Amino acid sequence: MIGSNSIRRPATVADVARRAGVGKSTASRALGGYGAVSEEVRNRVLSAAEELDYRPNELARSMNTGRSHSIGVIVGDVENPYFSVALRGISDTARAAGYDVILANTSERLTEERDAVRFFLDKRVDAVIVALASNYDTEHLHAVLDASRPLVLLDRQADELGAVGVRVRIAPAAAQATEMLVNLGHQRIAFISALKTDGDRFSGVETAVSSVSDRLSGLIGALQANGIAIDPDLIRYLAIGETETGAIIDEMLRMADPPTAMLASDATVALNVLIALRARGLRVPQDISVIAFDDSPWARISDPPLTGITHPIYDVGVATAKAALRLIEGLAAPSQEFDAVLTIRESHGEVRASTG
Amino acid sequence: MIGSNSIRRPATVADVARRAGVGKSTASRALGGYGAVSEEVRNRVLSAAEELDYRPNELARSMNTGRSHSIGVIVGDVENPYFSVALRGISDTARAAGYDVILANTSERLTEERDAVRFFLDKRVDAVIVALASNYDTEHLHAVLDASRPLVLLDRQADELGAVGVRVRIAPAAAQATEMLVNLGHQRIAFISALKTDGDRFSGVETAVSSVSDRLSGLIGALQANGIAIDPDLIRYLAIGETETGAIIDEMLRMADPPTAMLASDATVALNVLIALRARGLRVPQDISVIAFDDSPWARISDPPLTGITHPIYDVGVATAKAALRLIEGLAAPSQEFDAVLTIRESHGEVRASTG
DNA sequence: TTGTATGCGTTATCAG
DNA sequence: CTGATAACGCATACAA
Repeated sequence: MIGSNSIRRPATVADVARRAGVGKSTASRALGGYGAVSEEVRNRVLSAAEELDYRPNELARSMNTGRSHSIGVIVGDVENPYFSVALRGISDTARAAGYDVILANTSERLTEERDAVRFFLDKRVDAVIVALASNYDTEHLHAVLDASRPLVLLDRQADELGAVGVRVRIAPAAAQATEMLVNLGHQRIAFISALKTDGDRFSGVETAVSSVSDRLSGLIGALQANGIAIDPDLIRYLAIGETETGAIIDEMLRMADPPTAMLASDATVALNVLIALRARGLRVPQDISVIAFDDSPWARISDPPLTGITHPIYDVGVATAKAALRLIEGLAAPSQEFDAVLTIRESHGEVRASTG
Repeated sequence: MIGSNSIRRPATVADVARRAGVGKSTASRALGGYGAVSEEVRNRVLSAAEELDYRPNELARSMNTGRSHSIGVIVGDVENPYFSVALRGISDTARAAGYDVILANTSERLTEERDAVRFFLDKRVDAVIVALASNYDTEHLHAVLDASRPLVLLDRQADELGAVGVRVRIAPAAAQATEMLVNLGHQRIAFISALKTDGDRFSGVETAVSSVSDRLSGLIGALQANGIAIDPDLIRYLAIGETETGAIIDEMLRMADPPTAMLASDATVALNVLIALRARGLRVPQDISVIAFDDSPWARISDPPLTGITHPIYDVGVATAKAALRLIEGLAAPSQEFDAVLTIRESHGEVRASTG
């Protein structure tokens, strides 16, 4: 009942053609819906296909069309809600257009990114969407362009590549958050990121990831505008996990002039910061303010509800996929920017004891 | 500098063979590392390949090996952390073995699941991993088995399919959570799930999703063991989003004998429950207890910290992928069960006002 | 050990 | 409008 022909190997065009009593190419045309086929023959072929439960072999089809109807997506980590939401946007859009999504996680490592690119190219994906692990090292991505396949940059940009990109402009919201803190009396504002950088200390706004640089430029711009000196020791990377984040925070708290506010680069970092602060007996926002440069569903029910910057990340995913699809079609696709907004909640407040 | 041969079309085996001055098949063998090739010829071929920057066309390769080195993964929604973590486990394992992961989101809809299966089969994936949208309607998955490709069930099982599955045994932990509540005086315990079921009212332990059934059986078993009657009105599905969940909770709170504790089927539901309760001015756990049948990173810093059941979901993903890989190799792969544990935090407490 | 010839399932070309 | 026939790029049985 269930599978009408369980044993037989899948039917091919040849099988359908034979059963319909026509030539292979005629059958192929009727099935593909291109070329020209008489009404009568078409119906014969179509019903033969139906009877044989014919399904085209996409591999064979891809072989001589050159299009695999799949898009390769490279991100740091699907576990990160930021990426998983973007991925959902990409996936929905791609599938609606008849495209598959092949996924690669790099753990933000260049070697993995390189492997993924090769893998995808070998499989002849029609386009590659990538959230760059580093905008310094993008040579391997030229292979995509060289293979004349569309390359679309997700969230993180690299001008050098000359590729289409979809990003979120966070700097304004980051500046706004910073100013809000400054207006509340904060002078010592820390920035904590999970960025895997060689120099784990601040060395300018430029980092290996443009979205982090963007956050920094907003922060630093606002500080400078308010005449506040930037303390490199308050800008920290490599807050990968709970212990690393805890260590960074310990170090900061031991400073002669510790921060009164902490900006977490993304939601995961924010979570680790909140956990670390709580473990050390510090209350937010009474003892220290925390703002996340990324929002998440749980921010509304965390203790305290977390003030943060909300990104339209699903839409970014959709736009990225749409750009890729347009490029695949040979159409133009402009780079795009989305705006992020600051969502005020309760994790920030006035400075408790003025230190300077 | 960057791309040595930007314009040329990618080199093929024929190109390599010609340059190495050998036959096509010899080159093919040398490159593939099978067959038998003399040391000298091998080196010649390899360096020719290097010079031409040769990369095998995986599509062509797949065509006559029958193996595409890709695994199709079908889940309800990658946005759901439960799935995204499992997916990470699958992806890591697959890639380490040289396999790609193709992703499909179904939004828990059968039509999308059916489409995804067809899509995957047409692309000749080597195996399919699926988190069933429904264990009642699995006919479309027989196509995978009929194509003699491995099918591995992720989390949600369906005996009818006779497929290998990897699941989490939640019933014991669910029973434990329930008993804990009962010992704290709770008699009216509600269960809220996002399950998209036709009958939105309880109709027995069996539901369309085995993992939900498993939760229910733990809950109901513990209630019965303690001589507590089951009120079908306290078992609710379709808590899809914030508004739906709010409506369900409103309905429950209007009951003559409202629940004193709520069990949320997963983390997302728990989040919506907490938001709804807070919006209605109810304090957790003073006014009402909440336990999640799923844990998440934010549960530690939510207000209050959320008591929940912790699943080894990454490991489930890894095990699922390993099973798929073994089956692809023609090896046996047993179904597996992982244990979930109850993690006590602060969202549950004694019944405030005894009602019965 | 090496090369030749054929097949995988499609689409595309080009006579009829 | 139709049907042989040749690609696509690789693997492989078979012959040398």
